[in-house]
Amino acid sequence: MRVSREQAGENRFRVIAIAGELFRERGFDGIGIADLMKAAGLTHGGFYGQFKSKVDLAAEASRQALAANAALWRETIGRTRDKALNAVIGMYLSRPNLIFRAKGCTFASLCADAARQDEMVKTVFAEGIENHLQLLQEIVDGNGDEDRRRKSIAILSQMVGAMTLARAVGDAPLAAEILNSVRDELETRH
Amino acid sequence: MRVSREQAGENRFRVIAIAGELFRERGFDGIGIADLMKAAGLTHGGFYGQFKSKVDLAAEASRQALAANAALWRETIGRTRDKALNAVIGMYLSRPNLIFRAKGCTFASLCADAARQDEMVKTVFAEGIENHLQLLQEIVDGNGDEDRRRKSIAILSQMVGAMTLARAVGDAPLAAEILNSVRDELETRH
DNA sequence: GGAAATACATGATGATCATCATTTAAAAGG
DNA sequence: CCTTTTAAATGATGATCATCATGTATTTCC
Repeated sequence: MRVSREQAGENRFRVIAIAGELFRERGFDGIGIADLMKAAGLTHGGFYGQFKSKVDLAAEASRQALAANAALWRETIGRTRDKALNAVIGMYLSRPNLIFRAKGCTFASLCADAARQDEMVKTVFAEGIENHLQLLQEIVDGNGDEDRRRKSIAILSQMVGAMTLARAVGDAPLAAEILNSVRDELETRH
Repeated sequence: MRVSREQAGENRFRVIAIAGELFRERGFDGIGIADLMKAAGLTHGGFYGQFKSKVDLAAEASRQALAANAALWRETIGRTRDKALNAVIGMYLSRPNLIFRAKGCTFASLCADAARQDEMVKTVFAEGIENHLQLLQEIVDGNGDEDRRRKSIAILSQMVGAMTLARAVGDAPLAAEILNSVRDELETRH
């Protein structure tokens, strides 16, 4: 069975998008090629026509998921010009991002998995981090580029760490306390 | 083949300890029961005499690994009484903790995995977080218990987030920059 | 010292894994 | 319209997975 070039491109994109969600929810090792393709409405056989390997898909899916995260940050910044930093923080340290891991922060979901993958995946995460840092750098204030970059790194680390810890305890009071405490601490600091 | 009760206890402890290392290095899904038992010098058959399931071992191994992490914090604090906070931060945001994941921070290694496991594992992580927070609370200063707890949560989040992000890029300049920036920012803040 | 208990080994279970070979049928290109 | 190309389906590969049944040898306990 063959399909138009356009359709094939759509299929490839859909596989990457669904992989981005399932990987975020279950980890790179938590979902197999067969189930992944089934979730995309295809059978497992076509996979290796579209991707070199599962690691190759992991890299593509991570790139797309990180780009989607960054797009949401950019949109939030554009919508709230003067209070952008607090808006991003509030949007990020929220219950939806705690619970809906499949559509939430890729860093909090997959950084530890990325550390165990090969260089290709790590490069994607490095680019994703740089991307998010550049967005932050435009909305934090400080003395010069160097200071703003350092502050951006500190803030990104704190947000990702809070979400990482909160998710590990699940949808419980301690999780909410972590998110609220870090939000408050960040807001009084800036 | 049977073994003394004492020997059996030692074996069980060793399996948990090695599981703590291998889980931290490869994730809960990255190592199987057979390889795990082999690494402990045993065969796979005895596993279900000692543990209810792999999840059961994941909980035990996480508990022991988190306790070891906390013990190192406690030791560092005891050794550096007046500059304890900076000592803990410096010890944590270091290259050994970046590279030797098997013996490093369990939060940075396994929080995302814990989020995908059942309640038993999440409870262990919640207790581990509370434990680390109590250690921090005794070495940060602030206005009253509430303020010190909030600051402890903020600091723990920032440290764990920095290590999580740094590990995702591997042993590269960006990783070192993240660790150094967060260390500097934390030290100037306190 | 003999009987009972048990820690670990051996070996098998069926499921799932990533990957690849082959087939099929429709699109692309002439 | 006919040939070539190719996207995806079917199906098989051997490896590895968590789990369990059974065997065995040794410690425990009386």
